[in-house]
Amino acid sequence: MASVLSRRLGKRSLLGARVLGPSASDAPSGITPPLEPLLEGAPPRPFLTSEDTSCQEQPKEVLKAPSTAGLQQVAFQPGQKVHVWHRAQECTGLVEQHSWTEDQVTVWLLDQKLQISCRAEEVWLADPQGPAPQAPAPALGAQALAYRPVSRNIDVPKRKSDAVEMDEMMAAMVLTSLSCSPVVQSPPGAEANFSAARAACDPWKESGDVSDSGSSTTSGHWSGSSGVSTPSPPHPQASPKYLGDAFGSPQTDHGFETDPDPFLLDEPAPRKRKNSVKVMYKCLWPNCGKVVRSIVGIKRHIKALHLGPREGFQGRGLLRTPPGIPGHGRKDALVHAAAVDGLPSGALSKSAPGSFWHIQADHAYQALPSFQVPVSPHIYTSVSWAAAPSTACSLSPVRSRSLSFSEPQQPPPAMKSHLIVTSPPRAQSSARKARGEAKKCRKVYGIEHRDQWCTACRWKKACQRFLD
DNA sequence: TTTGCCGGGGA
DNA sequence: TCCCCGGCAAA
Repeated sequence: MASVLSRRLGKRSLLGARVLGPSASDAPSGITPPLEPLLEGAPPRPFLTSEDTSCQEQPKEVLKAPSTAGLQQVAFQPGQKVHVWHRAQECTGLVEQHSWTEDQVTVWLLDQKLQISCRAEEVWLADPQGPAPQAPAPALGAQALAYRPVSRNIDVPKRKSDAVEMDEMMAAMVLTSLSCSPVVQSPPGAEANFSAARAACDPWKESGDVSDSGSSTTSGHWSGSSGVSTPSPPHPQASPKYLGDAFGSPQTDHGFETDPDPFLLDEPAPRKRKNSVKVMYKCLWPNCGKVVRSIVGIKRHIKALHLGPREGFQGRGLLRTPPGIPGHGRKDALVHAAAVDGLPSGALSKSAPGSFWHIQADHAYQALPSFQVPVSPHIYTSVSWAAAPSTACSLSPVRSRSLSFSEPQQPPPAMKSHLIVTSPPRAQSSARKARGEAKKCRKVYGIEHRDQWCTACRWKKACQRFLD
């Protein structure tokens, strides 16, 4: 079935595979016309040579039927054996009544001992000689139609709205079965369609935040960041490269050329499809790489394998471990793990918004800053490695590295935390320090409150309160 | 133009 | 050592 479908899809575009009832305008040019020669030209076919009068009559009736707006109808006789599409499967039954005016056929289902009433279009006469037809309209190809002359005249005609709706649902089911992830089904940028997928990926928003988007100093990342600072969704097929293709260029299809979808393996991809990628979650913990199919699974994996309950908590403490010492690599992974845990990133820095953590004396222009987490009207957190209490004896007067968390009060998820690991300590050169992005005393307090500035700022030195 | 801050110098 | 400021560079 799948191969038939895919083959059909291969020959037609998705639009061509449209299984909805054709509209009035395309009914004459759609599937119906090729059928008429079949009926009239009468090449020797079992159903046409059949003695079953119903099978012979019905096509004629169809042809004779007044085709107002292209609608063709069949009169079913009580007691006729018919096939009916019921609850997504074909059933055999006997016609009990055909209400021509309401276009309703009451059918007694032999299989299910059930009487149903359905539309005449959904009923076709049983062919005593041919094989039982497969699913009607949605997935039938010309082959199927070829041996079911009556039904094809029933299936194809223009439907009324409710029938169209039903077929749309059927079509959606078929298409859905051929596709995989809702994430990639939706065109990039169609945010509204992303809600379900995003809901499932919400924890990744946070984990994506803490992924290092630009630094080359970290490893063990969870999400394959593509270099932009937006959070990365879990990457399909667990390949960062693949991710880059799939998400890095959302306007094009080429990321799916190597679609490993088993549905398409046995045929040349007739059309590049965007909706055949499974979402997998890969643990990027160093030397792990475990691929899990669900986010719950990956969480469990992280907790179980990489995060002991104790280690996890200590790992967060590692945030204040200066880089370069053993464990720095773990730090990032633990950051990710913490994010996966769903803990607010604020917990990582002991700086709940509103708290003021100011360990450093303001007069520290000459001295190294210790550990400084000022929270001003703008919630702001800054941690200096060189000044971490555990490594208080930094000999370098240069702020070698700094890690800063910039936390607006109610940040959007993508902005919830911001991790910057700056470049390694530059040589003690006279190169001007790159201007930081952090707010400085001047900006925070304003020039009119210069007395509230840190000393360094007042002296036009590098600000020691709002470190970069 | 504003801002951050280095380098230099005066008290 | 404290303090101030000229001036450069980045935003």
